[in-house]
Amino acid sequence: MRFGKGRVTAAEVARRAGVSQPTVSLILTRNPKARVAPETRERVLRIAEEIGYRPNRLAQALVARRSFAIGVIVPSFDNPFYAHVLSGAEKVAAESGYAVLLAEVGAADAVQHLQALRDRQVDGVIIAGVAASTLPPTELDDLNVVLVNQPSTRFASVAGDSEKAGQLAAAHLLGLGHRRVAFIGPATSIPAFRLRERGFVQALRAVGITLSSDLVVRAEASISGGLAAMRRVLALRDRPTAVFCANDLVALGAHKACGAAGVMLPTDLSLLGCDDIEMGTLVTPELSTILMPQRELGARAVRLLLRQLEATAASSSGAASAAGAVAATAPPAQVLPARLVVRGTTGVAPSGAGSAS
Amino acid sequence: MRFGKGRVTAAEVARRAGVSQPTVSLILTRNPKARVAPETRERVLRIAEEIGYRPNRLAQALVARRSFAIGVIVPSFDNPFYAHVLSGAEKVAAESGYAVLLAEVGAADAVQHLQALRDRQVDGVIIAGVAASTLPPTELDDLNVVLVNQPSTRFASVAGDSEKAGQLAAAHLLGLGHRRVAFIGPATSIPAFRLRERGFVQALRAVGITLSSDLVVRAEASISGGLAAMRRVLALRDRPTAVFCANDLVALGAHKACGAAGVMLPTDLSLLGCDDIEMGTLVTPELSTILMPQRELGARAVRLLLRQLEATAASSSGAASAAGAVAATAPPAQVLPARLVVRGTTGVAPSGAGSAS
DNA sequence: TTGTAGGCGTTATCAC
DNA sequence: GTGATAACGCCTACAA
Repeated sequence: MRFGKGRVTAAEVARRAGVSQPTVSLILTRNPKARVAPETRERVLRIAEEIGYRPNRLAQALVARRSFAIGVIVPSFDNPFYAHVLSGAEKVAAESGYAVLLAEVGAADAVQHLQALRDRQVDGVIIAGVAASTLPPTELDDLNVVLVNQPSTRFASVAGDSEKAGQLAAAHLLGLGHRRVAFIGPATSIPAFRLRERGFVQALRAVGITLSSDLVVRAEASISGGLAAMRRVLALRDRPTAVFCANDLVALGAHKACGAAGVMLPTDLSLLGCDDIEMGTLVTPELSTILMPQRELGARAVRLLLRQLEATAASSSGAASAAGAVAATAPPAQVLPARLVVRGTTGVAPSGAGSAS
Repeated sequence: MRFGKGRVTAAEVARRAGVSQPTVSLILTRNPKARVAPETRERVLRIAEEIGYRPNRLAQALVARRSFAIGVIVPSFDNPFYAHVLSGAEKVAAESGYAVLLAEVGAADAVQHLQALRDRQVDGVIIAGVAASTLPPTELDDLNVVLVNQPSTRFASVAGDSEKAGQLAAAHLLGLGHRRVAFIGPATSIPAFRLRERGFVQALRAVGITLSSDLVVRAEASISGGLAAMRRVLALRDRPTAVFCANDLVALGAHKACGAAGVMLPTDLSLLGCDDIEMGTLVTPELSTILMPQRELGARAVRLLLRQLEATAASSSGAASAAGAVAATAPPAQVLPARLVVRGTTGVAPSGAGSAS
């Protein structure tokens, strides 16, 4: 009785109720223009209830030509950031009756996962943490796509304000009197990281501080990456007094490196992360950071996608010019505010240090 | 062109190749007993390739009466443990051509999510972190189910050896000379926690140590739960010298409470977690713990489920006695070994302390 | 070797 | 009001 062999179908309900199968369908879908005799409707509903009839969503999808399922593509759960985005996304999707097909992809197999999703007729896809620009354009262009944390002229997107995050970081550190500062982050095509770096660098430049190349340290966007990078920073002949990291994972790695090297936070060095993941509150001192509303990013991404879906569904049932109508208007891009969260790793600059680079 | 309006179908391929649609199907499915003219096959394959034909998995599912999709039910990603289980599961599923439908459920909406999954005709379900016993049995009994970390007589399961974990914890702490020890964990129906506690308590009892009720502290299975619980432990008139926590999250909360209270780890107190999540290596000193192979749990759960699926698929195509044949044999239960990981939070007992309770 | 017929479980559009 | 009929895209017989 496993593979649906014993499932009750609409036909079964019809047989028992002594009506035709389409009539059952008519009643069950609550179609407004379904004018059926009250007593028939009553009987059918009762019987359906009794034998536990549940419509087969796959069959529905086939005829409706939409599956009411969306794909969510994330890079890895090692970063809790994406777990939270996913969580927010799943919640909203479930509430709206959509299923979430999960794809956790490395750089290599993104295309295959995407194809698998398309083969399953997902109505749309949410892409987080994987640069859309690295995907073959043809894989995407017949799909409804919403990007998370990567603004795009081509697709709709929902992003935390990464550039503002960088600016906030700079402002915070400057306000504490730091003048010799560093940045640790990946050399990547992921826009969020680039924007954080840019916002940071430009805000510094605005007050006359230019980051020399040894103060922009490249690291993988992970704990170990941050750890290694911070070791290099600490080895510098002329250490910075503050470090801003591209994300909390990197910052936590850096935090650990400081601990191991006996560098006191924040007295010897100020350290600032970005994202605000829970792990940041576990270390001592707790990590100062820039908050990105992770769950909210996922939730909004889904809402945006669903709105797109409704739009294309409506227009495609109307005229044939569905794609045109949608593509004509610029894709919506939501930017959610970033917020500084001061905890224990940032403090005033050591007096006398780094007044000029 | 969004909702599959413009998708190429097998019929389209057939038309262009000048053959019938079933012939295309025959060739594309690589059916062994499909004896088609090499040149026809060649032509069809070429054309399919050219116009980018991809079979509609939904339509396939409808006729095959199986969707090649599985559901994964997890409680929350706030605990990285489940994120990793999910990750392992997704990987194996994807490799086998199965889709993963994600359901993140609270205690309340588990049933609805389960129904949603069934409506979508998932071939099976993996349940982690949600007590199967709390689910209405009827929701489960026409489904292929594999439980993670909760042994069951009714369903197949894959679990870390939680009882052994408790024993290892006890042995480790005893070996360090601790005699007055405490346990922090939730009062829950989740078997893994119960087993950890039981293994721990019984191993202690085996050497004549009985945990008084104030040394078994109840806490929510979260960081904040652990934090609150440890505060209570520290307030005890007669403090234990070592504490074992039901999982790492709790232990990390406890770790934090110690830091706040100025209790030095491991000199003043030994602290031991369970699971081995990455966060444990970020705190100072790093958390000693019992490793549970999280990703492996997810991976094996899927493998087990897939094996079940193949079995029921095979038998149901053979005789009609599918369910019987499967149910007759006890459901397979895999137990993966736990392993002690000694890091920085466990050390020898303070001399003179707690030689007797 | 290939085409034709039928069906998977729904929904939508008609005649009746 | 209700019941055929025709899709949706695919696959498995069986017939040609």
